[in-house]
Amino acid sequence: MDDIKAQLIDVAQTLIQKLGYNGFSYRDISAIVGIRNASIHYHFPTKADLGAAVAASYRERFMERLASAKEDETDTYNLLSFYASLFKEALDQDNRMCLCGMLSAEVSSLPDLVAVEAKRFLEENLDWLSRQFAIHANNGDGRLSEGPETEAALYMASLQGALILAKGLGDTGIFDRIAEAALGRYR
Amino acid sequence: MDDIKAQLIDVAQTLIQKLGYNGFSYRDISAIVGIRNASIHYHFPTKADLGAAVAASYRERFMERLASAKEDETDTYNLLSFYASLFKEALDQDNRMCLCGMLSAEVSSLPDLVAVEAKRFLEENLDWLSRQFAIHANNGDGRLSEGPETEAALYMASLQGALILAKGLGDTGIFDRIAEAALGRYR
DNA sequence: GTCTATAAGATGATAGAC
DNA sequence: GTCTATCATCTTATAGAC
Repeated sequence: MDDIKAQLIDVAQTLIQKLGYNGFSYRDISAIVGIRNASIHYHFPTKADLGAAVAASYRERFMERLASAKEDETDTYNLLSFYASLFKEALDQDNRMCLCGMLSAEVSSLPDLVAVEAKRFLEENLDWLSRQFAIHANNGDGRLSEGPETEAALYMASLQGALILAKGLGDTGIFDRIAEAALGRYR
Repeated sequence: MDDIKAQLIDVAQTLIQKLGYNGFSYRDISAIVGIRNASIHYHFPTKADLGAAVAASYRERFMERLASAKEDETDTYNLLSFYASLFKEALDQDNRMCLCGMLSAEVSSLPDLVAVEAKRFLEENLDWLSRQFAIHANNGDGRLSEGPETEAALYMASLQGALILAKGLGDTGIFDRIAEAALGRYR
């Protein structure tokens, strides 16, 4: 991939995580990257194209990191803890939301192209989490009160919500307390 | 309060819940209310004024409904279930987010006036929930694995996140499954 | 209180030179 | 591939008539 194209995606990702899809403009990117905003249209003809590319790249990178963690770590509890740390990472970097949590909140005002990519992120994450919860239950490491799919949805919702509370309250610490409590159910 | 002023707040609230603060304009309100957008400035000089008024009114109404429910219902488990139904309500009405969940996600691009009101909503909600969890624990109805403040934060985060997942996935049902699982911890 | 008119700037996007 | 120039449109907001 083009160096500049990758850079545009990277900057746009940060802007969406901070300001939302409706909160950033090509001009904001220009100011950071040092390219004229007309030039961005050469790489991404429409804002929807850029948004979709950002969401797709975010999802791929996220799933790659999960796959890589899965190779190094066999304990499901630790894997679930690692999963939470990926969300915390966004918060630590300039108070960002999860990209796809942000997009999901805005979904009613999103181009279909973008909405579809955000949806796919959620689906793949829920699938991955469900598998870990299923393994966790099979190991007898902890009893789940719900099926793995529901536990996956509850866990992910807790983390997305924890980001919202942390941002709204301006209190990073509350993310940790929520994440720890959510994870604690599976100890 | 002015009839028209109340109507402007009501319409703006719906628009923010659906599209976000950055996703709606005075023009959108004009189109719905049937008033010229210049006239809106008479009632709310700036968009920040309107946003803050919307958030304040939303919070007041929300807390009133909680207070009123508290009078009719003494069982804390049922109260917590009622609390979740207030969030579900938004989803059922045209796929809306919680107003202050939406604002919290956008907080980095919000005027201070608006951010402060959103924060206050979260604080008052967490206070209210903490009190119910404290009562619940005292009654011996269920043991909490965390302190009431943390349980409150976890429960609220689960519901805010459940709205995000439901919107992003286009699946209202997942909200119910998450809410029920979250509540189930306190059975 | 609501209107028309208008300002001043931002926005996504295109045309055409280099 | 990036630039300048330009477009049509939207945005928040103000001035002044009614």
